[in-house]
Amino acid sequence: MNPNKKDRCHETSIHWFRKGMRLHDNPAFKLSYELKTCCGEYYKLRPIYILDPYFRKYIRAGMNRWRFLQQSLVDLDLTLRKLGTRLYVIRGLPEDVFPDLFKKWNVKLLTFELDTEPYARKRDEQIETLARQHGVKVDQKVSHTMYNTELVVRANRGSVPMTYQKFLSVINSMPDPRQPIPAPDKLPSECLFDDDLNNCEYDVPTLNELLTLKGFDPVDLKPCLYPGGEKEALKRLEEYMEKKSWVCKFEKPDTSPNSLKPSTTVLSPYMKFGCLSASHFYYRLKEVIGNSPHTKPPVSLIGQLYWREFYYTVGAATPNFDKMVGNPICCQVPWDDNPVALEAWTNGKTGYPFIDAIMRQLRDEGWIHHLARHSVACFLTRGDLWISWEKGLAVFEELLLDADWSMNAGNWMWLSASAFFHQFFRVYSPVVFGKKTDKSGDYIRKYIPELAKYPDQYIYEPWLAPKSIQERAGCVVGIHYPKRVVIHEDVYKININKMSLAYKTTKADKCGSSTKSKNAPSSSNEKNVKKAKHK
DNA sequence: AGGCCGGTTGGGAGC
DNA sequence: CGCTCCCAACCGGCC
Repeated sequence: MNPNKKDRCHETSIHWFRKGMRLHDNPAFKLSYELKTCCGEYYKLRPIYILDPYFRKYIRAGMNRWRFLQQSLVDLDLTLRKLGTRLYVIRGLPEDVFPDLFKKWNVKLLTFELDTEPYARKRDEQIETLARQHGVKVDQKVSHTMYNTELVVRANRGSVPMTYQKFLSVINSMPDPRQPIPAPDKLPSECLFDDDLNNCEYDVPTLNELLTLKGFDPVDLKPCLYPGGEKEALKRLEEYMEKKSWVCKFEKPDTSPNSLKPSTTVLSPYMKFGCLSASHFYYRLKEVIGNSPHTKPPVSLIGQLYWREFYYTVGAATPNFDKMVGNPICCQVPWDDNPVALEAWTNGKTGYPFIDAIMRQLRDEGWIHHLARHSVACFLTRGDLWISWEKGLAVFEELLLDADWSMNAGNWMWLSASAFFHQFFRVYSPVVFGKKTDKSGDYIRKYIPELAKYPDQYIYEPWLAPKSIQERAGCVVGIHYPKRVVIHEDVYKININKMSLAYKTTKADKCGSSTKSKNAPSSSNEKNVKKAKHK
């Protein structure tokens, strides 16, 4: 046999899973098994996931999210094995492992889903360069979002839509979202081969292995309410798609932040990891709604998908989107440094039962309702504690299963009235707001067992209960349950004034810096800000 | 240029 | 309970 022919047979394609942990609607994966070599043959396929084997503090993920990832990997591996291949989990950093893989496997094609987050872009550029050096063709596809965020900006004549309504009008002028691609029921047999199918070097780590690796003690795990993986994602989706009238009537602001069972779909973790495709979700909703009367964006379910697209679009086009300084759309606010209050907020010990219950649910379960996020975010920032939204973002980044870079930063700016939302005089009361949907405080009782016996009329404000009632309930403020870190009635009006001032100085600085920069040479940071002036 | 409109989800008073 | 209006205060988009 011709040795050249033999070499060609072993030309390999790698599909690199990062997000997009699914086989349905995965156009980049499809390329990896459909494209052919220059000799017209199929590549041998190696689907990989790269796992950093070291404990790195800068990857801010709590154990719930590591578990979700591990479950998603197991599911992906299982699905791939049914198709005759497997998931090759590679231990290392992408920039370290790729050169070895390229050589070892005679790789000629690398496919992955396009990622718009800055750290991922930097990583992917680096890998593209490496690939070029090794003669590997790279193919990226947009599939994490329904729209290509760059095309949205282009459709708006190069400027970033800064309001949701504007965003809607822009996408209305664009073609419909891409139709989802069904998952393959089989792969071309020429793509498949036996190499390493049983090599445990590439196995998905067990949960214990992974958690220990990341510096956690597996015994601290709480019960799993939202198991990861594509299969779970599709199952969960279909559960909700069966409820046609619920889908048609869905209005986000009318759902409850403090019901004992989630009042919304909890599909966000699956969207974050790409276990569920946004396009697939979108077209399923269209199908279910059909010609029936239904709610509309921004409050409808489809409206929620558009919010995601909106934040991805702005996030991809705005420098320093996840920071205040150097972020051209962000109000510059002199937030306090208050480690004690931050610690109390982070651990659900502010003394405000509604706030604390939410923060405890977040830590235990990895998911809280959108309006619950509003409540605690407003409380941390402009409402009460006057602590930077970046601190809150970091806590959410660690604890949320669905921690999603664009939406996390976008919503934190929204809630702190730093961008997108500006009616800063609308403040959530940490006492009153929750009562609207849970008068008797059952939600608080569930997440703060110390308060379980508290009478209804005091459950939202235990520090006001007379000592006798506190004692009867077996919970004395300051002993079993902390005193409040701040007095809402005292601070929120003061904070509104401070916010007003921050707006004025931000505006003044913006005008000032554009005239100043004529005289003084601007720093590189300022240059970036100016370049992305968003118009 | 400047004014008007509307903004996914506030709270409270008054009817 | 549901509705309207007010609250000093905002902004982006549009005309």
